[in-house]
Parts: sequence; C-alpha cells; structure tokens
Amino acid sequence: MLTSVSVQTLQRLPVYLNLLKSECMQQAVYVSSKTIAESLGLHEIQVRKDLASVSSGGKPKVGFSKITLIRDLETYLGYNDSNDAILVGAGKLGKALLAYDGFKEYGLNIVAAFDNDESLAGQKEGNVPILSLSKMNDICDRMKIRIGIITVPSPAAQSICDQMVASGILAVWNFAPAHLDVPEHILVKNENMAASLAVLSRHLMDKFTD
Amino acid sequence: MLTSVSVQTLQRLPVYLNLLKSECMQQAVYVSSKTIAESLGLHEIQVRKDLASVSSGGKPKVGFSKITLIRDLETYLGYNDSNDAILVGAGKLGKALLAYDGFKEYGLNIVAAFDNDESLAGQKEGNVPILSLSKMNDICDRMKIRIGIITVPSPAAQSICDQMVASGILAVWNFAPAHLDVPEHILVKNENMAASLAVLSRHLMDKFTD
DNA sequence: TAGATTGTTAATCGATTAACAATC
DNA sequence: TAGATTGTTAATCGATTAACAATC
Repeated sequence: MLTSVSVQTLQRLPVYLNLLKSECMQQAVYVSSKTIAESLGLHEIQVRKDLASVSSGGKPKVGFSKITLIRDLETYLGYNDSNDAILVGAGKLGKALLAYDGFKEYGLNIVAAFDNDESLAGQKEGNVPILSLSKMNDICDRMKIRIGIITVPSPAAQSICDQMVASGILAVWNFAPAHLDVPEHILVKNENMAASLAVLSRHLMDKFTD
Repeated sequence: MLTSVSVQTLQRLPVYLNLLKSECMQQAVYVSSKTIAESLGLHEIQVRKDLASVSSGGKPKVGFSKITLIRDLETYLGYNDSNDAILVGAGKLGKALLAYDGFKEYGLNIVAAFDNDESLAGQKEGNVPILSLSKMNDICDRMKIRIGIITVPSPAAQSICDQMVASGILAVWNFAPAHLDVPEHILVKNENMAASLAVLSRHLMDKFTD
C-alpha cells in the first residue's frame, strides 16, 4: 500500500472520509468496502482498491476498523499537519471562504488575506486579517506560505498568480474563471464552476430532447 | 458533429470559451486547435476532437472563425437560453453566490433564495429575494424551476435535497460536503472543495518527500 | 469448517493520443 | 502546387471492473 494514487482516487478519498465521520456511520465500529460503496453509489471493488492504497488495516471477514480507517485517510490527506495559506481578493467570495470555519478540518489554515482595495486593509473577516497587497510577498516569505487562494476577478488572476509564484507559493487554488500559466513545478487547481454548470445545463438539455 | 460528448470534454468546453472571450484573443479573427492547445497547455488533437463535437465551422488551413466558434460553444452549453434556479442556504457562501453577477453569463439565473432562518426573509442579496423555506415548493412549482443550489450546512443537505426533488428540481448543485442520495433521473453535481484540497495537499506532501 | 471480505492480478472499457486522408 | 489544418479512423494508455487466491 501507499503506492502512488491516481487523481481520481485521491479525489474520492475525502468523500469516504466524510461518510465515515457522518451521522449515518455513527454507531459503526467496523466498515466494509461494500457498505461504503452502497452508501455512495460506487462500485465495491473501486472502493476496496482506493482504500487499499491508503490503509493496510483491512481484515478479511470484518472489514476496516472505522477509527483506524479515518485516521489513515486523515494522515494520507494531510489533515493532521495543517497547511498555512493566504488568500487574495477579499470580495464576496473571498470573504465567504475566509468566514468558512470548515477548512481547518481539512488542515487548511488561511493566515492572511490581501486586497487591492486599500480601504479594506486592517479589517478582519472570520478572524483573518485583510492586508494591503503590497505586504503579500513579505508575509509569504516570512511564514513560508505554500498555498495561495485566488478569488479576484478574472482579468487580475494571472498577475496575482505571478506574484504568488514569485513569493514562493507552490500550489494555487484558483476560483477565478481564467486559465493560469505557471512554471512546471507549480500546481494550479481550478475550482471550475463554469464546468460544473456545463454538466448541469447539458443534463437538462439532454433530458428535454429525448 | 453534435454527437454525445464525454463529461471530460464537456467540462473543457467552458475553458475554451473562456479563453476565446479573454483579452489575449481579442484581436484574433481565426483560431486553430493548435493555438488554443498551446494557450491552455493541452494537446492539440484533444482540442480538435473536442471542438469537432460542438462546431462544424472548422476550415482546413485557417481554423475556426472565432465568433462562430464562440457562438457554437455558447449554444452547446446553453448559455443563450437561461436556466432559472433557486438557492437554499443564505449563509456566507450562499450570499456570495447570490451576489456574483457572473452566473448570468453562463445562462444561470437565480430567481429566489430560501433559508431556515425566518429573520432573513424579506431581505435581498444581489437583487435576489430571500424567502422562508416554506415557500420553496410553491415557487419551484409555479416557476417550473429545474435547478437547485444547496449551500446549507452538511447535516441539513439531504433533507433540503429531498425537498428540492419533491418540488420538481431535476439538477442539484451541491456545495455542502455531503453525499446526497437522489432518484435515478436526478443529477447531482458536487462542488467538492475537499477533493480540490486533497489534490493541493498531496502535491505539497509529495514535493517534500522526494 | 464455511463464508465473507480482503488484496492482487487479469480483463475490459473509455479517454487520450497518434496516424492519415481530405481540403482550403 | 505546397503546406497547414481539419475531421476521422486506429493505437495506446490508464482507470474501472472482474476474477480469484489468501485469510480471518
């Protein structure tokens, strides 16, 4: 186990973890791949293979100890050692993310936010200070920040991204509907709402042209 | 062309559209698959195949007329005829989505929001009225709403989803980190931030254990 | 022991990439 | 015409699913 995992598998892991922690699994002590698969509408074998790459706690006949599996998933996903991040763009969406206190459960810790608009500087949102953009480089450098969250309007996204990279950011979480060019070793993960909408929209269109 | 398209292709289409409309393509009259692929860091052949399933306007040697391709993409994605939607959960994230005026560009029109908290009823956010949850069924029915957006806390998500389905909703856009059970013909599209974070987090972990 | 569930190796399926003929 | 780019058919690659031996 603990071999390299595909992106597809990786993205399913938090879903398993979420289910295991949810109410409907509250009283379970052991869980099997089959149980999980049925709850999520996935294939049993897929779940088993996914779990095998993350945990070696599975026992024939009984399945996985729930708490052990939760621990293994959390360890693999890095939920225990927290990742410091900064956010740029303290508009509506940016503030909503700042105020969301669920991220710490995922090991994400937003330490500061930055905005072009100097009048926001000094404010706080969800306990996170909003600062002048000019301070970003210095703070990223001093705190060794590796994750940057982009919630600025599209036209500004590439420039902010460039500044992040120059400040030592290694992974960018991009909420702007814009493609970002980055050096090879930098990861960009787009939160692509337009893509989601495309899936919804076509589903409806297809439904009404059968 | 206009054959059935894979989800992967479908989710790339808005990215192409976005690029075509962006500043860096402003003065282009014709665009080729190669140009697009290079701008986005994709394979030329993949782009060509994607475009072929949506537009028949490609001409050997010249490529696609930019405005024709934009039109074809917008038509395929349903950006022209707008989709009415309702949103449930007028918390921070819900309000951020209500205030975001970019959705109309994608043909999404949020006509009303609902919340458990009666004290919010009567307020407006981004021109969208917030109403008592008890009115959801009636409004969905009268306006023939087919898209529901869920921005409530996880424990409430399944119940809200059930109410949406009972109100005639056919496609659910779920921002709660919870798995939703729905009848077969209903589509759920999860905006899975935990999955995105998993990708970011593992990228960083892998980087520092090489 | 019998049966259920695991982990692993093999088969299938679908998406991506390559090859190539068609054409402006 | 020559060359570039299209659309399509074939090959490759990787993820999912199936088959099966191992084991509690």
